[in-house]
Amino acid sequence: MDLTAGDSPEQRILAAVRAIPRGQVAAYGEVARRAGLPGRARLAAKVLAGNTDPALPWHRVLRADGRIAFPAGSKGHREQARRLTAEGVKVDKGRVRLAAAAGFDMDAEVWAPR
DNA sequence: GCGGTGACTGACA
DNA sequence: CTGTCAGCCACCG
Repeated sequence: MDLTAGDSPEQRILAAVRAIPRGQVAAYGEVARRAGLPGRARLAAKVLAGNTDPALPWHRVLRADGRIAFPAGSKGHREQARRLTAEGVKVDKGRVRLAAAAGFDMDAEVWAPR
């Protein structure tokens, strides 16, 4: 579907985030790229920071190195790690390990941490 | 207009 | 592995 349609950049970012299936993750830059806004990783972060939609799967958005963007030990960090774990995504020391999930099919894997 | 700041990123040491 | 740096864009004082 055309996430790059003529909506505001924020709308496209949100659409791209909502497009991340359960159990999957994507980097800020990746989300921005999918929204038709290459190089706008910081904008994606800005949008998530100001988002108010409780249904938005913001916890599936990570940094490019596969780490959670929040400082380790912070409220947001624990919350995100908890939500990811609840979806079957392995989180080790603030780092996501999708490939480490047991009995995981290739079909569900679009992006994996380095 | 200018400098600081941030849920970022890639390159390099 | 860690840390530094430059590039990047939007926002604020």
